[in-house]
Amino acid sequence: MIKKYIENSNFEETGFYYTLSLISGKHKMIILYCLMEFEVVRFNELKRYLKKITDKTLSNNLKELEANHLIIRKEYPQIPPKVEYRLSDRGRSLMKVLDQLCVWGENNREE
Amino acid sequence: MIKKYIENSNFEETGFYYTLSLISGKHKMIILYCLMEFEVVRFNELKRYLKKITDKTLSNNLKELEANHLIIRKEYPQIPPKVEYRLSDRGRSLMKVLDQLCVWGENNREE
DNA sequence: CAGGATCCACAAGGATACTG
DNA sequence: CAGTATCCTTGTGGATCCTG
Repeated sequence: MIKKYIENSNFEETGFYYTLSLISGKHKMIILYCLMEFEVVRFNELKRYLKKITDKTLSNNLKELEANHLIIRKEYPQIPPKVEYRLSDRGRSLMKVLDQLCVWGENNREE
Repeated sequence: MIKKYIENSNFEETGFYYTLSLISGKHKMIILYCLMEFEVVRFNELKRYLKKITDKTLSNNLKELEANHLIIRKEYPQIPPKVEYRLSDRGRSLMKVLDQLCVWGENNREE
């Protein structure tokens, strides 16, 4: 079933490519893992976990994750602002699969 | 078990990060899928499947995959040269996991 | 606090030419 | 055929400053 995509040079249309596109970039996976572990997390909290990320990059990543419906953004209209992020059901189901990659990596690390 | 990595900002040491590092880049997955589907493939054959890849990029990707022991390179010392690539056992075991991502993508594609 | 705006550095990959 | 060598383009993310 993959073969026909390869022969047509349409790899970008495979489910695999699609899945990876959702988590492309350097930080998205860490964000997702943070949300998985800590459930509900605020912007600056995430920033601390990610350590070296800039506001702009974090902001962009969160927007893309939200656009792909992997996370849910909840804004409280107050001063100072407060925004919470959490996994959506869709995000959680993706994490289950990604966790398999984690397990494989643990078991197959070299040297 | 992931939590401690996050708290120490050592996400790069997780199995997940390791797994993804093996298939980083734009073409490695397509290469792996080609090898999975067609078993034994030669350099220029791969080039045709990948369509728009350059010699240099393909060459680099193959070298990295080989260095990570995901594929096996077999060279025939003859003129003209002939080199065959195929998946290693390790590569095949990784593909099983990656296929799960493919399935998830198929089932969770949006619109 | 949670970003937006702007400018910039760097590495991955493309283009092209060449070779054992 | 299966690459290597060299130069060049581009996108991702970093740095810095600003704001409701």
